Order: sequence, then C-alpha cells, then structure tokens
Amino acid sequence: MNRHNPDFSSILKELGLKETPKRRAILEILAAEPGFLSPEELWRTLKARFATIGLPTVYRNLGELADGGVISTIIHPNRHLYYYFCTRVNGHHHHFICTSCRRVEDIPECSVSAMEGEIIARNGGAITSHIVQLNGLCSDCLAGVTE
Amino acid sequence: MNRHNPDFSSILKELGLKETPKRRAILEILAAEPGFLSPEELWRTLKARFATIGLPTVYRNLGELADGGVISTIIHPNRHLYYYFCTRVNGHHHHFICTSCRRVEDIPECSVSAMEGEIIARNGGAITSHIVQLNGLCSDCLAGVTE
DNA sequence: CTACATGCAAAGGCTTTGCATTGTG
DNA sequence: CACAATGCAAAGCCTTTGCATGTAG
Repeated sequence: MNRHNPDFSSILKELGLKETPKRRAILEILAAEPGFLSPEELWRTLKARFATIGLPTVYRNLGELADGGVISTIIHPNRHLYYYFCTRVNGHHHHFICTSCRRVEDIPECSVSAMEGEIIARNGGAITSHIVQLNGLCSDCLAGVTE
Repeated sequence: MNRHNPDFSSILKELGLKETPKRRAILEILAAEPGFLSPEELWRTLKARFATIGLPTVYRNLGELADGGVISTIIHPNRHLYYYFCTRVNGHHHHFICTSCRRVEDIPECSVSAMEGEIIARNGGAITSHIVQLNGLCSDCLAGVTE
C-alpha cells in the first residue's frame, strides 16, 4: 500500500465518491507521477486512455479530490496551482519540490507538528491544517547545473 | 522598523523599483493589514486614495513585489491567491493564517531551517525557498465558535 | 432505479498585454 | 532626458456552469 499501489477504492469510498474509470485513472496517473501536474497536463495524459474526456471533468475531480485531501496543490512560480498525489498521514503533507525537474519528494518526518504545539501554547487558537512547501533543486538537477 | 513602519524606500531601492505614490501605497496598505487581501480587495482600498488607479497596476505591482519577496501569497480555500506583507528575514516566511477572520500572525521562529538541513544531508540537492502555511482559527475566532 | 458523473458548449471572471501618456531619478 | 510606471481598453486564458446523457451502486 505504498504510493504506487494505494487502495483507491477505499479512498474513494471514504470520500463518498463513486469509483468511475476516469476518476480512478486520475488517481492512478497522479500517484504514478513523481512530480506535479497542471490540470491541462493531466488532461492530455488522460486523453490517451479516454478520447472524449473533457477538461471540466478533470477540474471537477481535482477539486473533489483536493477537498478530500487525497491530492494537494503547490503554488508554481508562474502563480498557477499544480496538483500531486499525497497519501494522508494525519492530514500532514510535506514535500520537497524540485523547481527544475518538478520531482516531488516526500518529507517523511518533520518538526512542524512540534512547532504547532508551541504556537498554540503561546497564542491560543487551533491549527486545522498546514502546507509546507520546500522549493529547490534535487540532487540530480543540482549536479546538472554545476557540471 | 517593525511591520507597521518599515523602510519602504530602502526596500524599493533594493529591488530596483521606482518609488511612486501608488507603489508606496500598496506597500503601506499591505503592511497595515493584519490579514491577507485579494488583488481586487487591495484595488478597492487604493481607489479611496487614487480615483483612477487601474487593476492592471495592482497586478503588476503585486507580481513585482512578490518576486522581490517583500510580499507573499497564500492559497485561499477558494483556490485563489491572496497577498500579505512580509518582511524578509533570511528569505523565510512563516505565518499562521486564521481562515475565519483572515488574520495573519508571524511565526517568529520555527524549526523548518533545521529540517532543511536534515533533508539536504539525506537527499542532497539544495533548497532555495520554502512556504509554510498553517491554517486554523486564531484564539479569538476559536472563542467565538465555542461560545 | 436514483443519484452521481460526464460531455459538450458556452459563459464567466480573473489576469495579462499593447500602446499612448505621465512621472521618477 | 531616458526609462520606468500607469491608465485604459481589449484580448487571453483558465476555470466554472448548465443541461442532457450515461453509469455506478
């Protein structure tokens, strides 16, 4: 049940979404993609399998899946939102994003949770979610740049 | 030189931008605003001072200032980008965002820098920037909800 | 069988661009 | 005085909506 073989059926059931071939394909493509995709990039990939699939279907599904926390977004430097698959682990999504090759690497463990505790202790309130987006160059791209 | 009285002249000079009344007003409004503003909200505020200011001017300035790191963006739940002033401290911007009253609170110190070190040590590569966005309810709004 | 999902076409609305004009350094 | 900034109008493009049709549970 790793990122390349998640239980899509259970995920969709949990979100109250029907398991259609296209919805499933969207999850499969995003889960198999090591980087992030724009709605249109995803759409182009989907058209190889479903000749008639429309862009509105892609947008509708991305919205539902993002609301459900199965996929997440990043702010691309071009100020558009891109999407990537993320297994939910206590609602925490931490990723390192290579701005060159677009690879998204999971950050398995981080100290933001501890930080949250301190913030609540100091200011009160409640934190419902957080976005941690680290932008940079992965080791491969860094090597390419300096070669 | 706190967030309510930053040296706008120096900031603009450093970015190579001319100090026009409108550009200065944009910085002033964002710096005085405890929350985040959409381009159009900012524009409406600006029109009180400059009757003829156009929305393109707002967008152009937001882009330049965001590129310069003087202001930053958050992903609103409505999937649009909102802007807020942020003094640059080593290029790190950490904020707690109240999704109810929109207040943006600085997180003065956090552990993401340490996390970055660990990530680089493990995976290699380089991190050029990071976005840490904590969503939740500030103490006031939490009190309002539970009252 | 009923409610959800999708296609298609169209509308909507946020952002950007071009160009003439104004203003800063 | 040269170049950046702005206003205005228009174009562009991403995203959403409406409605009829198809499909999962």
